[in-house]
Amino acid sequence: MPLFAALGDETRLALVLRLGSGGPRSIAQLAAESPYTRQAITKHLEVLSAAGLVRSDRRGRERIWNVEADRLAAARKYLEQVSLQWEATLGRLKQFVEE
Amino acid sequence: MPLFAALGDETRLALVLRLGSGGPRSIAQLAAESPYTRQAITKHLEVLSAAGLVRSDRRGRERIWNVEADRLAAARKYLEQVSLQWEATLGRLKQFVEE
DNA sequence: TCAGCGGGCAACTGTTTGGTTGCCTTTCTG
DNA sequence: CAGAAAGGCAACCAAACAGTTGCCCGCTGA
Repeated sequence: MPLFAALGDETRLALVLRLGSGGPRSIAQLAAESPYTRQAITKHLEVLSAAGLVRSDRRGRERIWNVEADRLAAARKYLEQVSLQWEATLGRLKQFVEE
Repeated sequence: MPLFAALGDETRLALVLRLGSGGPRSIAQLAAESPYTRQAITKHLEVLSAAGLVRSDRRGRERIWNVEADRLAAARKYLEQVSLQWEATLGRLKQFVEE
């Protein structure tokens, strides 16, 4: 799951959060707000983009990045699925123990 | 967020899923079902444990690992929170554009 | 029109990490 | 009690990764 791997990095998670709460921004802007180089930001954005969490639009010489809401919803659904499965298993185990 | 990092690894995710759907198991058992060494499994379990996703119980010479449902629920809640925030921002942006 | 800003490309570095092997301790069992 | 099974500890390796620097290219606007 490249999605979790993408969110697993501290810097990347911060990037996504700030992009989501502050609206679309350019690489330079994001880099200015972060302790890291523009290049580092670019690399992280690429990883996030590969995970489908983020998308870029060209605007003149700028590249504007925004957040992709659907993918996060998918992650949520996935976790929900897994935890449902867990509960089913726990239920079965409990039943088994009680028999 | 070490939790996402923990789930980000393919092997670890598989471990969690199989532990969750197959019930608690020992390291040796998990290793036997996986293409990796017992040591590799141990390391992964430690990472998962540090993320709070998994817990171990000693039983004689064995160490039985089981899944910790609460933590996954927390992750779900977190993603929910984030996506709500995103939707709020998108709403504001939309309103801003339409004005 | 040209200075400067935004960004892409590539090479390099140090650290983390996924995985292995080897050896030792503890516990179970015939 | 001896041997086997389960696991812990530590050293080691290769690959991946986060981040940097340097250079170059294409827009943009005074």
